[in-house]
Parts: sequence; structure tokens; C-alpha cells
Amino acid sequence: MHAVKIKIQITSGNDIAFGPGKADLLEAIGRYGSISAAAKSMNMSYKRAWELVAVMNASFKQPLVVTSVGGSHGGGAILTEFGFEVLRLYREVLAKSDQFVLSEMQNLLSMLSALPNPDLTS
Amino acid sequence: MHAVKIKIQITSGNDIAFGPGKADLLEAIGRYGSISAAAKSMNMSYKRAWELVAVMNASFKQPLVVTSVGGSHGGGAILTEFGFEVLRLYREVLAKSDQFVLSEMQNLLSMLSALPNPDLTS
DNA sequence: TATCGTTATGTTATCAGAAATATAACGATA
DNA sequence: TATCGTTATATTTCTGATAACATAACGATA
Repeated sequence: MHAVKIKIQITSGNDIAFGPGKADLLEAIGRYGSISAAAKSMNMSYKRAWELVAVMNASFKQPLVVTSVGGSHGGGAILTEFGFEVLRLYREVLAKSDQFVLSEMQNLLSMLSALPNPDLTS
Repeated sequence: MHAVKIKIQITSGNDIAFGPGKADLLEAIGRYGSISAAAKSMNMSYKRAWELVAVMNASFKQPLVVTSVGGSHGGGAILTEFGFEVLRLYREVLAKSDQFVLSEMQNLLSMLSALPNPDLTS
């Protein structure tokens, strides 16, 4: 029905150092140990995932993901301790912020019409 | 340099009842007394502005903007008391949230590399 | 009753960002 | 030393959101 969507991005210069998409990707990389598998799991192209990782790594003091190429399984990617910590902190701030914003938003929400508009995409 | 960008949208069913763009538009309509003048001031097309107004008005219990067509000056649009109040509340929540998020974000920000990446769009 | 600037709404064109495709390099292991 | 799945990267194609364009209706006022 009604919802409050909050999006928090950390920008660094011209590019987005971290945000919701990168957080999800990081989590998937942690789970699968591979950029390509992570990308596939969220059906994102490998190329895009690789680019996001590159920006992240370049934006922070330490790499969040380290990759290795070649080898019997072709290579892989692992989430560093640092990366894991960034993810944890981001998620934590997001959860707190969600709660904060939602509580602050109550009076505004009460001004919305009870029923949403009909969906016209048919 | 580094910044935290926070975006708060209120969704209602499938469409976005309110958000940063609509807030700016509302403010401009209040200032200019016309959708077309407001649109022009933020160089947005009249059509787009009109659509945003339509969604807003349909999403809330009362209209935020009332329009009149024809007449010596062609017509116009005014921000209702209700619309003004929605705008005020939204801006208030946004400011508070900005502050909250920024303070919660400090440790994460300290993990960013000091210098942003070079801009490659040249 | 002609004018004028605005609201209201449909149609077409454009373009940036994303997807799709292609290809090279890599190196453990069998 | 051939294989295989992955990283790494360039190029081409597609698409969906938006801009641009067009047009009708409206009505106070002069």
C-alpha cells in the first residue's frame, strides 16, 4: 500500500562509492566467492558487477573485494574483512535510518488518500 | 568531496506520491502561481510537470494544487494550504533525516580513501 | 468576438544507460 | 600441455524514460 522508501548513497567525487546496489552485490560476492556467480544470482551482467566492484575498491581506503584470475576453477573473488565491515555498518545505518524516517513520517503518511490509484498498466 | 545523499520517497500503490522532485515543483508552483512558469523555472517540460501534479493530487486526501483554465491570463495554478503543509512537513522530515543519517554515517565515512578518484569524463 | 497565455493531452523523436556480445588473458590441475 | 571457468575489457545493440512537438479547449478582458 503506502510505503516510505529511503535510499542512502555515499558519493566520492563524481562516483557513487556505496549504495544499495553495491551492498547487495557485496553480499552476493561474499556468499558465492565469485563476481560472475554473484552477478548471475542477481541477474546483473558480469560487466556491470565488475565495474561496481572497481568503483568500490577505488573509493575506500582498502579493497572490499580481492580477485584472483586463472587456476583450476578459473579464479574467484573474496570479500575482505574490511569489505565485510563496510557492508555491516551500511546495513546497520540503513536499518536505523529506516526506523527514524518512518517514525518522523507518520503525520505526512496520514495525509495520503486511503486507497492507492488504480494501476493503469494493463 | 565526500557526501551522503539521502532520498526519501513516499509511494502509494504503483506510483510515487511524493519525493524530492515533486517537492521542488510544488515550491515553484507556490512561487509562480502557474504550472508552466514553475516548469520553465526548473527547466522541466510543462507536460512532465503537469503529470507530477496529477499524481500528487490523486495520491493525497486533498489536492495540493488547484488549477484554473482560461481567463485573461490564460489560467493558473495555486498551492493549497494543504499542499503547503505537505511541503513543509516533507522538508522538515528531510532535514532531520539528513542530520540523523550523517551522524550515524561517520565511521563509514572515515573508511573512504581521502582523495576521490580522478574524473575520467574528459 | 478576437486575443492571449495557460491548462490539458496525445504523438513522435531522442538519447543515455544498460544489456548483449565478443575476446583475450590467466593459471591450477589433471 | 590442454582444459576450463573466471577475471578483465572493448564494442555493439537495445530499450525505456524523457524530451520535443503538436493541438485542442478554455474564458476573462478589451
